[in-house]
Amino acid sequence: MALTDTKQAVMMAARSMVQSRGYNSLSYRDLGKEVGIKSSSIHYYFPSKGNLGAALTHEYTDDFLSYLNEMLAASPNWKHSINSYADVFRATLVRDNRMCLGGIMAAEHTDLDVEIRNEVERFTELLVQWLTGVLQQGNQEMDSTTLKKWAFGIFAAIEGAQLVARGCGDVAVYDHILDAYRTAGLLP
Amino acid sequence: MALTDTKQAVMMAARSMVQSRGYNSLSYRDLGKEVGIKSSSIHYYFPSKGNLGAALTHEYTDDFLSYLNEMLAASPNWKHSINSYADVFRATLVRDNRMCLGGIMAAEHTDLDVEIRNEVERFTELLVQWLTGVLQQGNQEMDSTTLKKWAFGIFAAIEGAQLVARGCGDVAVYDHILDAYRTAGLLP
DNA sequence: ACCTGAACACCGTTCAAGT
DNA sequence: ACCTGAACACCGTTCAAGT
Repeated sequence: MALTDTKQAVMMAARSMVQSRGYNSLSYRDLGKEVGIKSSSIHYYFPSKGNLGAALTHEYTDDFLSYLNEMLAASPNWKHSINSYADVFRATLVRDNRMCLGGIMAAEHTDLDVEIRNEVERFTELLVQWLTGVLQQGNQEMDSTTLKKWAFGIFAAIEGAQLVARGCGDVAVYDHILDAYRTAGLLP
Repeated sequence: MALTDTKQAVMMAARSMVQSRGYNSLSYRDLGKEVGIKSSSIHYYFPSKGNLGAALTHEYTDDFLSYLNEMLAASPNWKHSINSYADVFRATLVRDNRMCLGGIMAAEHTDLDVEIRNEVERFTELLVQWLTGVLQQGNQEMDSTTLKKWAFGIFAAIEGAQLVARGCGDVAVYDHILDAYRTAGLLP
């Protein structure tokens, strides 16, 4: 067993809870029950809830990017990469109607500590940067400003599709919305 | 003074609070302080928080649609109507980084009572229906399935743009994303 | 180093009691 | 008809106390 076993268990449980019920609904007592320790013990690892939320978002961003980059290495072309990106958000939705951590945190923005807000911005920046890189592969004639805006557009549109489909509790809604994005030309 | 003065005051305060901090962060005690009564008194008007949330979303939907239809009557063409629609979401963002009630509720979906979930779906359906009607004005050659998907796409994309811009705490992000939507052809 | 129980001010909700 | 205070089980957080 690694030294940080309990800490990692707390983070894993917390991530899953936030993705399905949101950060505000995350309870140290529920978290303690899940992991098998008392709520006061969690404060040993994460002094405050804001601290936990920030660590959570940071790790989530890193894991997400690692996954995307692994996928990129095996991807035949940029169009395939963008579609795989969209599939990740679809899969999250299928798994218990969960949401992207960055998206659900953005919705709760006003209540968040500054440390979490910074991590949400980092998540956004790094994913948009990844998308920009992919778009550039197949559109080298485009200037960087247009590419970055396009990447931002795809990022926001996918977040929105997930949000709305989740609100309807229906993955088919996600698929219909993505059809529209493709027809319009926002997605390849 | 109307008979339902207090009730309306509760709803107005609650709507504004939810749009800025979310439904989960809405507190009956804070609400009571705002209106000038005790938290237990609010239960006289709204037996449960779910009840209040549902009433809130229902009224929000009706008000939103009334506004959109008034705007429609004064609008020169469908493209102008769609852009005005996008401006409403922009204005909400500018006013204290607020969010669309339907969007923020969708993010908190898992925690919501069924009565609220139904109202969130009603909001989505009616707004998409409104958008479909507007799109039809200028695209009569399109079949109704394509039109409805397009409307759904616009609805989700705007919600997403608002969500992401809110997460960044920057209206300029909203503008950039909408530029991308227009360049791609998702928005006219 | 890691965990606990008790205490604090919060939360939605209930209910008997007031006017 | 409308409002209140007290009580209930919840919440994050603190802290002295255990091992």
